[in-house]
Amino acid sequence: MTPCTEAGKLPLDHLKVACSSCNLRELCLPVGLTRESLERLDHLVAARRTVGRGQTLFHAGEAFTSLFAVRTGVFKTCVSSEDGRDQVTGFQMAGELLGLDGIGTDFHTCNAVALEDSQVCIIPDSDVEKLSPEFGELQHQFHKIVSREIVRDHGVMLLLGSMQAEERLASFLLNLTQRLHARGFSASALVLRMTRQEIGSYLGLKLETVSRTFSKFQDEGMLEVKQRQTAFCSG
Amino acid sequence: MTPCTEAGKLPLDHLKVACSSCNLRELCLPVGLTRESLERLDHLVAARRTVGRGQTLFHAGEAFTSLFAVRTGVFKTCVSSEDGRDQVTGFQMAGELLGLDGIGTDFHTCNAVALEDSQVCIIPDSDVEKLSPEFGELQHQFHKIVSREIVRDHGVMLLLGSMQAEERLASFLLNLTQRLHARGFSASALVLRMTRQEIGSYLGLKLETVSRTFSKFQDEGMLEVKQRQTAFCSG
DNA sequence: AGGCGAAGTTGACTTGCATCAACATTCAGC
DNA sequence: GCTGAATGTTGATGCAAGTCAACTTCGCCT
Repeated sequence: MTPCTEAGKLPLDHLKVACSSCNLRELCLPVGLTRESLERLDHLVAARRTVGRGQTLFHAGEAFTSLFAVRTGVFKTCVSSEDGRDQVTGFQMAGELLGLDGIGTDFHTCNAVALEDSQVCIIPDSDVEKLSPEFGELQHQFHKIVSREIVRDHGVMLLLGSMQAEERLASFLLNLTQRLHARGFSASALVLRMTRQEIGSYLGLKLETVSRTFSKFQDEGMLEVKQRQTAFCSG
Repeated sequence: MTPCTEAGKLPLDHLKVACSSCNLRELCLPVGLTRESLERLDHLVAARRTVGRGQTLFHAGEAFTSLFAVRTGVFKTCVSSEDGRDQVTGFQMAGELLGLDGIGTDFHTCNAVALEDSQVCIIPDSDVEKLSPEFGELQHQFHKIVSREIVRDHGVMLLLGSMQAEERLASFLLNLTQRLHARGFSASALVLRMTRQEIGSYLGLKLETVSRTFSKFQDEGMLEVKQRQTAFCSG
């Protein structure tokens, strides 16, 4: 890994890691692809980029030039209303795509910020355009991922529109844990990479409410909470 | 137009109307396509289907076989949680696509219900798969539409997560009016095709709150409300 | 090691929306 | 045109979550 900073840009790690040998291939775009399709995918992923904790991968308003696949680390995406209110729209971890919002308008409509030092693979827009049945199942795979993003968003709407604080936080924690478990982490404990404020924004709650709800879960013996260290209690 | 009911299925209107001569072509998939791409699109749209008011176009859990483009009428889509709570995730009018949620999992994850007698064009899944750069800008167009759906969903999250009742209803009404205006309707009045309950579900509010907020807007002289007839007052 | 700012917790109080309930209006079907 | 069910309105009351504020804990930087 040789980080090299280009003129005015964030570091690009040109040393190439092929999708076909990436340990995320079961979680990322390559999932379920034949060896042949996988090799085609290798030619699409141009480079990698490192994004430090707190740094922005892309801003709302910025030109859309590529999609990103998270390789390591965690990101949040958030949109803002004109009057400056913020809404976290998602948290993305290894294998998940960032930037789909940019395809429709040719510029990004949300900010993507790294919650810890992270690395992404860059998938140039021009390559997405080239997708076709000749790329084997890759095209289908891409459609699937985008569709699932829509389904995920509907789930968040259900959460925001019809659940109350405890339910919201509980589903959030279960969802995170599930995704982490799929990535080889514990199914019963997790370390939150985001603040109470960010969780609150995502869940449509104030940070105090998030904090209180954590405490409540702990009092009820469901959770063991020590700041960002969170463990589920058996039962 | 010759509606014909097939064995056990809802009526399919086989009489074909080509996208290239459809008066929705500026609002629907064909937007911005060259004549050549348009002709290719004509071959994708298989048939039309009529859906009566209150009838379901597709159910959550049903196999995904095709996308639908609304030709006439209005639909709502809604998801349900296991414990039976409902959340309206959107209202679709002429030119808008339905069923994108099905691509990812091969079955639908929401219900689509006609709010008035409606008609949709059927775009078979198999055709979506065939999309490629050879179809001219059609492929790009499709990606754009899907991406915009994601952006739209983020907007709803912002609304649900950080606005209060009055703001929610106001943005909803403005959004509807804008879309209707793009379809040749008035920019200052509209007829709601959905109940207070459905509006409430979409906005994360109870129907009483929706009703009260309508009344408040009227008291403040911003709106003229008479059940579903709604008009904006100048100023 | 120590000091500072960011993040998190907790309490007291307020408020916006939900809930429950009564009533009005509209519309479909006879 | 009448009747009942569905839809919409309005009022009284309660409560979940927001607000404001004090305090604690953590992590970073010199």
